[in-house]
Amino acid sequence: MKLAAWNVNSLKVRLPQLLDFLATRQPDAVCLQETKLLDEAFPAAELAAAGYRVVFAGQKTYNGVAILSRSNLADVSVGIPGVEDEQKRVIAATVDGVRLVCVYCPNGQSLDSEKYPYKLAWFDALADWLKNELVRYPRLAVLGDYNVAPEDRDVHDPEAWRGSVLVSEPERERFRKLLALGLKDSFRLFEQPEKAFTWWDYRMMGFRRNHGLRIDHILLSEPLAAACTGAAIDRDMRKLERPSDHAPVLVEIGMAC
DNA sequence: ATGGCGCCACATTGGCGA
Repeated sequence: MKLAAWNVNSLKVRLPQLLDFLATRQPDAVCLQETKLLDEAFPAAELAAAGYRVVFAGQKTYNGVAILSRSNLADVSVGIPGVEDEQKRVIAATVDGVRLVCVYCPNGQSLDSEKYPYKLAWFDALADWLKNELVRYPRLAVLGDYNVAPEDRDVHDPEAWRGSVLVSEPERERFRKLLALGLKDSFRLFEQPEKAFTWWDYRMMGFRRNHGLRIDHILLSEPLAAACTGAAIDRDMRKLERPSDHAPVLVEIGMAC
C-alpha cells in the first residue's frame, strides 16, 4: 500500500501535476493540503476519470484538505471533533482497514502573531483527539503539512532559523507529543540523505540552492510502522514548471500488516 | 537590506504562506 501527502498550494493550478503524479507514482491513497477550493469547485470528475474516489473539505481562498483513494473511503470525518473551527484543516477516512488522517496544521506566521498560540492550541487538540483515535484504529496514519521542522537536521540553516516559527521549541515540543502517542516519523525509519527537505521558498532560488525545511510528514502507528518498507520525498514534482512550493512525501506499507 | 515568489480575491494592491 503506497500512501502520499502533498501540499499542492491550490488544486486548481496544480491539477495537471496531480494527475501526472497519480499516473506515474500510482499511489493507493493521497492526502492533499491547501486545495484552496470551495467544495462545489472540487475536480471530482477529473480524479474519478483517473481512478480515484475523493472526499474533501474546502473553503474559499485558504486551507482545504482532501483524501484520494483507489478503493473505498469509509467513515469520513471532517475537523477535530469538539473543536469549533471554520478553517478546513482536517479530514479522515478509512481505506482498506487503515485509518488516514489528513492534516494541514496551522502555519503560525510568527511568534508574536495571534496565529502562534492558535497553532499551539490546535496541536494540543489534535493530540487529545489522536490519542483516542489510536485506540479506535490501531492501524492509523497521520499525513500532511505539519508546519514544524522537528529537528535541526530538518532545516537548511539551523542558526538562521533558530527560534523562529516552524522550528521554535514550543512547536517542536508539540510535534514530539504526537510521537509520544505512539506515532513514528516514517521518514526517519530509514537511512536518508542529508539535507532532505519537503518545502523550499519560491524566492531567492530556494529550491535550486536547497534552502528548505522538512515540514511535511507521514506519522505511522506502531503496527503500520512495523510494516513500513520505505519512505521518501518526491523532489521531482518540485522541479516542474509552476510547482507547488512543497514536494509530496510517500510511504510504502507492506500488505501483511 | 524584512526584499524576493506565487496564489487568491468584489484586484491592479494587499493578505497570506513558510
